[in-house]
Amino acid sequence: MSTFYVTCAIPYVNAPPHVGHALEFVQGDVVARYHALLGKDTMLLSGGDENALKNVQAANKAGIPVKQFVDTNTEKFLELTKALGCRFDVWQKGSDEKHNFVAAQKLWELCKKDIFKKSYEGLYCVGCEQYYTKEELDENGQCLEHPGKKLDVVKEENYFFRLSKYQDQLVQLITNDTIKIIPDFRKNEMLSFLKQPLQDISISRSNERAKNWGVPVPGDPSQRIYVWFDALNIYQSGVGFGWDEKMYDKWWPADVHVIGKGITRFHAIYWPAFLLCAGLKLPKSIFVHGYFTVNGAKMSKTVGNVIDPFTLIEKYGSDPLRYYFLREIPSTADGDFSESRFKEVYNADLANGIGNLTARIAKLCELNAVHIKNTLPAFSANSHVDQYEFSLALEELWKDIKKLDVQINTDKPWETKDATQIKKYITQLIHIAVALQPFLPDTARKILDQFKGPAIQSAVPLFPRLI
RNA sequence: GCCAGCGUAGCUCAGUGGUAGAGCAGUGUCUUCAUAAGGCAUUUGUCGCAGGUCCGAUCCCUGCCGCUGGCACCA
Repeated sequence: MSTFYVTCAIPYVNAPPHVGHALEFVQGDVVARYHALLGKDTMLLSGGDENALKNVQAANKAGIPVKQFVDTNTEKFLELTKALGCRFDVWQKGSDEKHNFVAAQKLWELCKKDIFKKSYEGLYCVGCEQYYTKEELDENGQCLEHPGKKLDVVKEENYFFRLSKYQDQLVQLITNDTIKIIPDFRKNEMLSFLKQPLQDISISRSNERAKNWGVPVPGDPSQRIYVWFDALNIYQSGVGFGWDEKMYDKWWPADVHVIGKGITRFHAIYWPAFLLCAGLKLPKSIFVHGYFTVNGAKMSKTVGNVIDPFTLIEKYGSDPLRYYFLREIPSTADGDFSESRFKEVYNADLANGIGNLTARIAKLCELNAVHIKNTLPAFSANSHVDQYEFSLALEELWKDIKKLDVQINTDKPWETKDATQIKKYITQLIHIAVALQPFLPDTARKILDQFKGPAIQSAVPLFPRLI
């Protein structure tokens, strides 16, 4: 049996999830469900990026032990995936010593030939407990959070990774789609980035700076592995790397990494370089989605327009939100979220579209005592989904819904009372429901249940109309 | 600043060298199986601005304006 392994980026757990995380989880889930329905053994993974220094800072600020802080916050993300109806098979935590620490250290050992020590000098703000570059400071060369406070010049020895060595190889691999980056403009961005000489990157922090949090560097207890090196590796640590080789061989390499546009470089350049160095297989593709704006404005904590997905799910249900993400948000570009638009789409496509169609057919069956023998059609491949064009895939399905509505109006089955005719509608509706499964799993299941036969009853509306 | 892309009906977007389309919203109408749902019909556009090439440009070129993304240690 062939396998398909999808990952979503592991969210940074120092803040609660917002709609952007929800979008990514849904996209990943659709891809995974789609391949599962095609008969593949499928794995969907995400987890918690827990080893970053900012988590330590946030936990200290809240007066909570770090471990407890990351556990609580990571749990919120996991809850969100469930509320969205996403089926994650593995949720790999960065702080998991048994799996992730072991895996991170194994990757480190495998990369050793290109890891070297180098001293790093930077401007350190004691208030923020963080390094800054000159560009990040105000005109007086001071940190924006702590004006008036002088920054310290701190010198520290860190381990570096010889990224520069892999430049030519990376250009090759990205150009010829060995690592396929979707969409093309993101691929081009990476290639243009690779036109400049690559610099080696720091992959460790002193214990002092890392506040003793994170994965210890093998053989050097004074340093911790820098988050990126172990965070990317969660895609491997979650499927057995370093602790279950049989499982690892089954799943790795990932078929697709689903990520946001802000972290393309880490996935398309750093990550493959680590893997090349370690002699491991490379991910086959990287799908990059955009970000949300809210009513046309950038989503930000300071503006206070961050949308809480839990509230929306509670109010409208998970499938409507999934539908909005998949149909209304362009899969690779930024999209806008507004509740008024959400309601419009809900009424037009869900209540009046698939919901009403289901209700009218069910009622026709009930009134005419139509009985059926149920045979489910096979799930078939969809080139739009293969190309991550979720909106187009749904557009096609909604054309079928419209067609069926037109057919019913033309036939006037309420006059003919022709059971054969009505059975044809059922067949077509079931086709639509089957194709709908990866996108709106709950709705598809409800329709398939309702039309399981032999007798068919009308039921409560799938999507009550919103006022 | 440099590089890439975008700017088309109220909204979201598609599109082509011969003066434009879809969906939603709006309006009218038919119908009643259905969630005041469905069907049909239909209004609206200086296709960002200014030049240029061409018999002719929304689609090609130049400039300008506006927006978005990338330009390394930011999950």
